[in-house]
Amino acid sequence: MNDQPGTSRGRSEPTTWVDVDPSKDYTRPPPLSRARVVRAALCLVDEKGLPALTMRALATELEVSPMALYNHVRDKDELVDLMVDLMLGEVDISATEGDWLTQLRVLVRSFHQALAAHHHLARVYSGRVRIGPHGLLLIERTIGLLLEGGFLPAEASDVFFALFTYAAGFQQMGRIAPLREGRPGEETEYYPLLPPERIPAITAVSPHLDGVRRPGRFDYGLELLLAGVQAKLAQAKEAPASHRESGHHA
Amino acid sequence: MNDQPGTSRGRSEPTTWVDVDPSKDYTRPPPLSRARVVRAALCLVDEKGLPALTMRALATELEVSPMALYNHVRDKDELVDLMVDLMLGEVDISATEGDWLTQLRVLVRSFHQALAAHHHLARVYSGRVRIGPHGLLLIERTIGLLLEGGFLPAEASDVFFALFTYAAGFQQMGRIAPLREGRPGEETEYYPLLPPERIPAITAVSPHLDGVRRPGRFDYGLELLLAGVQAKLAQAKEAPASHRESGHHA
DNA sequence: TCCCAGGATGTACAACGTACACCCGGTCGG
DNA sequence: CCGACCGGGTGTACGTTGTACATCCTGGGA
Repeated sequence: MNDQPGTSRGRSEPTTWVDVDPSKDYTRPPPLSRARVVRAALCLVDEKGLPALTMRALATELEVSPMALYNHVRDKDELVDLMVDLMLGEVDISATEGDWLTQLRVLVRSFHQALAAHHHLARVYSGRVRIGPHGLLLIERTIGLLLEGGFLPAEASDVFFALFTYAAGFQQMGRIAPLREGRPGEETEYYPLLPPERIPAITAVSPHLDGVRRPGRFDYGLELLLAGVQAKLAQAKEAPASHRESGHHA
Repeated sequence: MNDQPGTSRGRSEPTTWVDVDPSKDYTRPPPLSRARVVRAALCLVDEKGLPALTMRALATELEVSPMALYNHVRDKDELVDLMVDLMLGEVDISATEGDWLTQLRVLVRSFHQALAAHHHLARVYSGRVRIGPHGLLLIERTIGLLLEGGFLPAEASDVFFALFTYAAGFQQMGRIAPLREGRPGEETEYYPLLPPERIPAITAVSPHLDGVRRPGRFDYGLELLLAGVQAKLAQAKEAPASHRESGHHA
């Protein structure tokens, strides 16, 4: 199959005087390593979307046979895990300017940006149990900041979860925008899109409901959380940490 | 195929005196409606997990041919949309006790519980664009409460997003618990699970890092958000809403 | 009574993940 | 210098998935 002499990208250079320096990697196929597979997969998902991530498609992208991939990744699941960790590696966890709270804010924002940069993958970053080294370090840094801020271990992990589930969930919510229009009238019958008088509040704010798109929307929620964090910390500080049953703890 | 006389659940009752009242639906297969298909699918996913949702599996569950389903749902995607809306229908949006903030808290909690009750499905409740009537009403109620609370449309939708992306993301994060153990040593080489001295903070709080499981963990984050909400509202109230460029808005 | 429309069925196909057997070229012991 | 070895790429093949298509069956209206 696919017997054209010059496969895919223009690689039909003349074969004359091909005795050039044999020390550099000229065309794409270097040895094909695990890292190269994962990078290519991430790249593919970024530009074509998740369902386009097919072992066959990835293989052709790498100009290699599908089964060759299995010499570098156990199966597709592991590949996705590796992709997620690669993405998490883009989070900048090294900022040290300002107090712990500003560092925390910067950290979570960077996390959000990494997810947004690969939002197709982010939709899958979910119930993944397998956490890679980058993920670990990210968690480490966050918890470290919270401890430095004065949180006790139990609450620190609570806050950590609140921040990261928010950031993770933010991607998935996707754009709720088209809400009233959809494809026009095509499936209006399936979801009997309620008339405007049944949803007055939505109609009132509908111009602002354009989903995740509005710039600063993520930051708004983040500030809500951080305000809560500060409040929590202040109230814990003025109560001398003896009887904590005033809160929500059971 | 599957020619056993009594299929699946113990339905091999004796066939004597089977002239009973012909007005009730006895065994499973009533006419097979759209609603029945969706309910069965939700049930199947709840107990077997998402990848078990197969048109064929669902069909056998309903004791029907696979292709019969397509007379009631256009394709699997629409089926999932309908399942999500069915789940959202379980959210109680009718509570009216207390002020708007307590109502809001109850509402979001109910949303969270619905997601938790079908956490397999919740992992997919994500970038879904198609919103069903139940989803619409849920949004409507939430925005309504926020407007009642005094938020302007723009901020109301911001808060709405913060609350719901948090709740949605909370499911997906899943249990990070096994972190250090995993299957013991099986794939320790793949992710070179960093030694404890590299992750001191995590080791310090690790007993509390059991993921989503800790009861009250969701509520903790919710309270953080609601505290932020109140703070936002208070500060908006004392500044007479004229120049809003003091915040994060561009 | 006949007819027909709508729902259930069976067959079939393309695409997917991946197990298995093969093969090839570079590396190292003799 | 040669032959065995072995890590990695290839081709083939199988089971499973979603679903298009043609067919058949059944129950209600003329």
